[in-house]
Amino acid sequence: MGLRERKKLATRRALREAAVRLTLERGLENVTVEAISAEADVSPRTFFNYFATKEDALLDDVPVSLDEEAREEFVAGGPTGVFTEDLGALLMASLLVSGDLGRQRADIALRRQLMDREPHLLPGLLSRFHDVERSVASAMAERAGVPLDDARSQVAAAAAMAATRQSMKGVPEHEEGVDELRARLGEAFRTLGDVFAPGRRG
Amino acid sequence: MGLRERKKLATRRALREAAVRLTLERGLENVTVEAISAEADVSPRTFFNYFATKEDALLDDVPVSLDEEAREEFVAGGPTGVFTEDLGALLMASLLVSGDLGRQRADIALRRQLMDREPHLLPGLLSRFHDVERSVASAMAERAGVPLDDARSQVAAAAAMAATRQSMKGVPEHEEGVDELRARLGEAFRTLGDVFAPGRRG
DNA sequence: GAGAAATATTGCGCGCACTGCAATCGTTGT
DNA sequence: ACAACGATTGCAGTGCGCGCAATATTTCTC
Repeated sequence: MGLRERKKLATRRALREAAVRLTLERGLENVTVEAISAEADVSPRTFFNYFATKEDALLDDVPVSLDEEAREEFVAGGPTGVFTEDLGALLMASLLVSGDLGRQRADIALRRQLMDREPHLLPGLLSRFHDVERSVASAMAERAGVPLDDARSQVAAAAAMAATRQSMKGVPEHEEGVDELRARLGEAFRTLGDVFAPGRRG
Repeated sequence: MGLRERKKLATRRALREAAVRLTLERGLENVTVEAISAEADVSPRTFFNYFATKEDALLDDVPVSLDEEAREEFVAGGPTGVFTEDLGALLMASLLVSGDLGRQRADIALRRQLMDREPHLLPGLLSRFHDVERSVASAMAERAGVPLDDARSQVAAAAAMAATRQSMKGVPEHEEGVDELRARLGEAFRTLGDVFAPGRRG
């Protein structure tokens, strides 16, 4: 990777982090693009070369698609062959980007603080989850060999994302490992089975 | 209802409809608040007495909470006592506001056109669904007699809303009655059971 | 019905988000 | 070194969104 691209990444990161920090300090309405840019040592005009809106900068590190490798394995029917197991693995691999769990927890906690302080960021966050949801739906359809816009896949994907969101909610509070997070996800899946398949227990 | 309140409702409606119509005609970026206000015969400043943003006006008729009556019946364990049945009834009663199905279908179709033409409205729409989702979760928790922030209820509510969204997608295309819509919702619920309760088939 | 109280509408001014354009600066390949 | 490319910046402009004070309209009281 050349100097140019590294610099761009650094600038983008600096802008994002400045935006997040200032917003948590003062609240978004008291943070101007000018202030963010100054913090990142670029001109205000440059900010808009990177982000279309202030909000975009704040949510820039939220994943919007699946991990390509994990997706391929899922579509191929792996890694275990058990649908809910593999689905969980796909989601975990895609949404827990950094290998470092400590940093991961910090990121999630930070995002949570942001949402608490600035609730109108929630639509943007949900929209990004929705993007992932569509990717999940298409991956499911591919794996099952049905059309990409299959209704069953879309419903299942939406439910899976809901379960994922819910599982991630408790993360910042508890000191838990990746395996425990996966357990929580599995439990959420089981809840869905319990609720929507009544009388089919055991 | 006094004259004052009726007038306010009329103004709000006029602003919303003007905003929707103009947006579908020219695209949102080519529609100014000034133009919308002119269409509704109020001053631009008045627009902002009703809506915080242009986008808010466009999504003003999207429900954000449950029908109060239906909610009470659901919490009390009715109307049938079968969970998924009652959940479907609650959602149908809350999201299909107008008794007139023809108008309902027109509204949904209009909203769909809006989303096609202006994708950046999607976050706002999802956010409103999310509000409903939280109401559904609390209603479920109440009915089950568990704490309001119960994780299982929240997962189930999110999945239920996903199923509802999916069921509504086909509405504008097909000429179908309310009963057929309910059937589609029931099918979506069954899909969830199938997917997340493997090996538990009846 | 007339006047007072409450509330809605409006005009004005302002800060700032966001954009197109053209100039400039820094990076990259020959 | 020089050319080619791409990123940064300044400038000017549009329009959103809001606080405030003035005005118009409805509602309440007698």
